Amino acid sequence: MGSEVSTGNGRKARGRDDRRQAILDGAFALFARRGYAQTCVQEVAQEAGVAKPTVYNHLHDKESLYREAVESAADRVGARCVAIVEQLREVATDGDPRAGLGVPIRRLSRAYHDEEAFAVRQLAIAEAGRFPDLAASVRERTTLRIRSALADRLARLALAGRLRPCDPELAAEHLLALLTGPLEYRPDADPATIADAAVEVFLRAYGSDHA
Amino acid sequence: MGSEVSTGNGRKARGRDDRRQAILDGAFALFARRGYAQTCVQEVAQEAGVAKPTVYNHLHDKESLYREAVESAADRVGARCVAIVEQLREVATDGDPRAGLGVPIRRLSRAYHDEEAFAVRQLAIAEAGRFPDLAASVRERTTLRIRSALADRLARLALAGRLRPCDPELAAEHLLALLTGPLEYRPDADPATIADAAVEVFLRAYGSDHA
DNA sequence: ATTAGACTGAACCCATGGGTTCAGAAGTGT
DNA sequence: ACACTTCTGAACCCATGGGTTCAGTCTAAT
Repeated sequence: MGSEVSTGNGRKARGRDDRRQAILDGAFALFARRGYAQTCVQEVAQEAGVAKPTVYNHLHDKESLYREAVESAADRVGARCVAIVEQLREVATDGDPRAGLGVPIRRLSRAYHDEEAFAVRQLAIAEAGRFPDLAASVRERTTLRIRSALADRLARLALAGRLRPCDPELAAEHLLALLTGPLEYRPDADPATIADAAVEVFLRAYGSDHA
Repeated sequence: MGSEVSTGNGRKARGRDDRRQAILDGAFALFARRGYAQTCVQEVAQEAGVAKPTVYNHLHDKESLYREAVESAADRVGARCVAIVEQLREVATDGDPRAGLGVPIRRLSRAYHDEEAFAVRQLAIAEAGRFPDLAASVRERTTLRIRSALADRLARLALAGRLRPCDPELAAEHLLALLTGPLEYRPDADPATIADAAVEVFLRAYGSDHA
């Protein structure tokens, strides 16, 4: 991660952006573990291996530290999930749609419910009262982005006759709901079995009749 | 709400439990609006029309104030939703299951997504890191309780031949997911159309074939 | 009338933590 | 050698707010 550019500080010779990202990552980890109010900037600095004034040198105050940390993590989660959804392209256009959907959806379920994704949603909701735009921004970068990519794939499946004609956005919403709902803050459940049941139900509702 | 028992204080002659409940209700309203850390006990006292030491007279500290306020509201939400689900008894055993499910599920959707229900979930998730048992308790009092009642009704429908044979718990989970997912922090959407689409998809997946 | 219990209001103590300041150190470019 | 930049670490200021104390008040019960 550290581009080997020397920067003039007495430490690890990371680029400024790397240093900034290290601060954001440490902040996200701490916020996720302790919450906004219970995390002090001092700890963030320590976690990132940096002095407190350095944090304020990169981020204006605690609030923007929170915003940028959460948004940065949301981008990671969104990108990961979208990449998985887009793999649905090659695999699902031939053979049984159940088998075609099953594997990527399982992977999506895991990615959508891993530690980081859960923390992102939690942090966005937790401070939705004070930072409503942050909640909207996170939703944009994760849920909506993923849903949009999924709708795109589903529309293609519908065109190929694998799904009955439907509103792809709504169908994507329903499939994501079937994946998300049962896991609502229960990391002990197995994402794979959840995913399989979701695909089963989804295809019974949305699959074309010649199955 | 005020049982007319005089209590010895200079005020409204409410029973002790009423006073306690007033504190919890005011606390819940403020916590929902501002969040845990941003709400000070002084404000809670003011909102409840009470002095600060009185709050500490009824609740041991801010933490238990939060816990009891949220749990109390969760009980209200759970009871309201369960009552609606149980009305599904009389209406859905005759006629088209689509029509039979539609009305109560719409009402459930509204109840499940009203202001208080949303606030309860938000507050539980927001402090899940610090009060994990509170999150579990809220889940118990709302989601699990409602799901259980719904599974009971669905099992009955399956026995009556209105649904194909299925695991009622899983079916209830899926129906609730279809109701909840699309609304994930979007109060602007209409619960009724969400509910209709959910029932539509649910019945296509779970309805018996002679529809 | 007196006692007992709950409430008030205001002051108070004190820990926490956001944000700043500053002197000095370390490295870079010229 | 020089200035420039960035970071450090520690001290510092100060607002917030949890929790307590206490003297005084009101009402009900005896």
